Amino acid sequence: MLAPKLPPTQIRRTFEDVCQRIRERLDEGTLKPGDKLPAERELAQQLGVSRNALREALRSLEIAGIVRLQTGVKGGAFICEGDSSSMNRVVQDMFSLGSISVDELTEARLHIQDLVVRLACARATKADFAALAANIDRTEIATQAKRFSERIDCSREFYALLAAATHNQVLTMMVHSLTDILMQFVGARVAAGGKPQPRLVAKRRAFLAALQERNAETASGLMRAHLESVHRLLKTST
Amino acid sequence: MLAPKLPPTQIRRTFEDVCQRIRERLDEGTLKPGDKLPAERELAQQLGVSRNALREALRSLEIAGIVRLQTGVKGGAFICEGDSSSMNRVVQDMFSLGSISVDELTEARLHIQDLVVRLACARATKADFAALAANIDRTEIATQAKRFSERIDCSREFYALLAAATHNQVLTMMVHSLTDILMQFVGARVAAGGKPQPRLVAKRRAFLAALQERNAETASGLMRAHLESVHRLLKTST
DNA sequence: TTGCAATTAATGGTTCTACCATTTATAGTA
DNA sequence: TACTATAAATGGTAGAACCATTAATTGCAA
Repeated sequence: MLAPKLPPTQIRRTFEDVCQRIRERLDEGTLKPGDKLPAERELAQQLGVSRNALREALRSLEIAGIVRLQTGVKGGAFICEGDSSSMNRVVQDMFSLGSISVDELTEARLHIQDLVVRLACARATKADFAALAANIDRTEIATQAKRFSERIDCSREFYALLAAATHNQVLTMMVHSLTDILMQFVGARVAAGGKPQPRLVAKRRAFLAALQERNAETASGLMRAHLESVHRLLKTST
Repeated sequence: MLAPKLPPTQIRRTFEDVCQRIRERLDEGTLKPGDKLPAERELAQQLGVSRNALREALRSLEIAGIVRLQTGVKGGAFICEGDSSSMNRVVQDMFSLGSISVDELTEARLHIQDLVVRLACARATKADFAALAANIDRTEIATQAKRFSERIDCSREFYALLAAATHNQVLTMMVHSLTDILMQFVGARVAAGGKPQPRLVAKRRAFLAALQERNAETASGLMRAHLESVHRLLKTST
């Protein structure tokens, strides 16, 4: 073998290379949420790759929550605002793969939610309180109308609003992921005819009162008791 | 227009459909980590889609951490064990997109790490203690040899081992993500000639001692003090 | 002029075919 | 026996053609 074998060829796949180049432009700041990438055909030519390879790269970035692809003229690949959906999917996938259990999820949720309550207690603004109160009102209406699916959406929103009151996006996303996946089980249970959590609205109001008094211990205790009761119900329904 | 316009066509893209079908097989349990999917050409025919569409689906699943693609004969798409790398990437991407800040990351890390310390304090086994002790020994050697890059790897592993001592995969992954991204900053700082954290090994040994005595308050206090000092260093180096 | 319908053009979505690169197994040879 | 060369299976890449969707443009009629 005289010819010394082509230089180690391409070490990483071309679509990975494309992804990295685009991520670099993000870190540099030359690409920001809302920006639009060139059209596929043009970008592929610019980068010197086939449209197939470019599409695989865009697909990766789309799944990662970096870009959003839109069809039609004036369509294209737009840089997204980051949201929690990617993390939700990751947690869901971990569960599907059997890497994490319901018990681990509930335990993590209990602890992190406790953190959130204490932080929210210290930091919530009047706007946060108002949003929570409005949410509880909607929950009451849904409960009286026996619209249980809507009530579950209200619950999901309640935890999201509470997390937002910490004014920490990281914690907000994490608690959101945990809440979402466990809410799926609650939803399945209710759909199967299970009894919904009783006295939910009253418990929420008591909790909000403690929060507004900045009484972290009381609020934490109420939340903990509620979550434990929910989790117990989930266990017995299996 | 006599002919009533083709049925609303395909509502979701074919690659999404393929992804969903494979995820369903995961949830059903007919696919488990370690299993191998049929070859691309064959699977594409089975599912009635083109190889390109199938590849985009596989690409999505690969990015999501569901499958791993391997070249060569006996290669193919294998179902992965779930690991924390997907969540790490999500957190990193959120940061790149500007959705979360260093301050939010450090705050979340402080609080969640505190949780981890307290849980580890209650649950760590002898094996956990031994692994941590061995890690500290390696850290000492690396420090004396001035191999700072290796020392950073040791730190990363230290937090991973500590998290593993909680025996909760969810918390482990979360703290892992936060640690990893912040460690990048530490690494960059050291590479730029910044002074490494002094007395690190001594602090680790004191912490481990508190942990072994199941003294949660002391361990928590030591960890908190250390993390705050690290984060202060990061701030001043910017 | 105004307003609505048809046309057009840009763009992502999909398919097909051909070929390249990598890896393992197998056959052949010293 | 041991090593080498070949073959075969599989993922990776490329290019072209066409479909589907959408927004802008045009054109016609009220």
